[in-house]
Formats: sequence, structure tokens, C-alpha cells
Amino acid sequence: MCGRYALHSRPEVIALAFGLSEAPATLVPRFNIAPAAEVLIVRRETGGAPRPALVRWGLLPRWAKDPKRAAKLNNARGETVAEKPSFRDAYRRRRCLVPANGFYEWKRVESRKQPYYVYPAQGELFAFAGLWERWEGASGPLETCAIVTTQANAPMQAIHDRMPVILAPRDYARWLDCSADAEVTDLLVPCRAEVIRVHAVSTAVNRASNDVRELIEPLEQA
DNA sequence: CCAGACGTTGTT
DNA sequence: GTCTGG
DNA sequence: CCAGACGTTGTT
DNA sequence: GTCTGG
Repeated sequence: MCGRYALHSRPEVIALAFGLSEAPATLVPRFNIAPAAEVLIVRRETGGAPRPALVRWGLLPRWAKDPKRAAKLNNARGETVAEKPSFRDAYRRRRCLVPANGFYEWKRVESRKQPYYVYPAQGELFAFAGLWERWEGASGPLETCAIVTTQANAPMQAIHDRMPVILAPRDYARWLDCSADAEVTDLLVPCRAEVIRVHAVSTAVNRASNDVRELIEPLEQA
């Protein structure tokens, strides 16, 4: 699954990678983004070029009555996203990309949990398949997002059985185009093994308030 | 008809 | 909002 | 995702 | 154990 990630590229690099019509607002480099954080997404509303937006990670369905108590959905299973009441409208009309330099997964080894950092073999940015939603409250709208997950590919399987859907640049436009009822389920598959690299990292990443570049660096092997 | 759920993860 | 269960 | 809290009373 | 906060 995907419960933490990093995004530290400069805004100009992100704008170039995703063909943004405007550069994203100045972003603080983040090495430990956790659910409930404000995160950068790329979306394309009613045609035009892809645009950046900051939304809360943890999708709140439109019909949630009490956003305080409602479950925030960090991930959406690709296998069922088209049918689930919480996701299907967003899946049809509000797809987005979630830029990331890499993500963390924890491997359970007996009673211990070893974190790993997963990052692109080439280039510096992943695009996770995402969904966004807008909840209309008395105090204004609240926009949220979820990251779509799929079965782990071979290298990930050694760590965990799920991973985020990582889209190739050639598929960005098709995922983002929600104007027609285009069929995009074929995109919700594990990426090829060669797309990712993995290394063990310090358990310092466990604490969400730790947010330094060292978190993504490989653990020194004794 | 109304009431209540609506999700993922991991763990057992 | 929409679907399922009672 | 993991870490940390998880409660009431009365008083300041 | 379960929920909330980061």
C-alpha cells in the first residue's frame, strides 16, 4: 500500500515533468509526507492543460456528514475503485496524478518493521494514479485525494503485497482526461519491475514529524 | 418504507 | 448520494 | 503509514 | 484494542 512518500523536486522540475500550465506554488521539500497532509496533485478540469492543486491526503466522500468523524481513505484499490460508492464518482470524473520522488513501504519481519524507500530507476519523479474529491461544508469546500493501489510487482512482493499504481508519462493524459467515459482500467496494473529501485532506510521515517533528506538515504549495511 | 453503510490496511 | 438490509 | 493517547473533577 | 494526530 502507500502510506508515506517524499516530494522534494523543485517546482520547475515538477511543472516540466507534468506539462503544467502554471508552476506549483512554492513547495517545501518533503521527505515524509503522511496522510492528512496537504499534498500536491495534478488535475485537468473541463479540458485545458493540467494544473497543480494542493489538497488533503485522505479522501472524504461527498456525502460524508461529519468530516471530523468520517473515515479518510488514503488508498483506493484499483481492482474495485470503479464500483465502490466512496470512489466511483471520483474515478469517473475526478482522476488526478500525485507526483512523488519515492514512497515508503514497511516489511514485517517477525515483530519488527523495516522501512524501505522505493524510487524511480530512471528520472526523478513518479506519478501515482490518484482520485480527488470535493466536500462542501458550511465553512467552504474541502478537497481531498486518495492514491490508487494495485498488486505488488516482483521486486515489491518481497516487501509488501500492495503498491501504488505508477503511471508512465505516455499515460498521464489518458488518466487525467475525465471528459468522456473513457476506459482506463487497463492502466491500473503494477508497473514493470525495471521501473523501480528499492533500498532499506532508517526507522527514523516511522515518526511522521521527522522530515529530513537523510530519511531516503540507504541504510548502511554492517 | 426507513436505517445504516459506504474504505483500506494488517492481523488473527 | 445510493445501495443494502430489515 | 506509524506513534501516541486513551479520563474526570475542580481549580487556576 | 482503537482512535487521532502527524
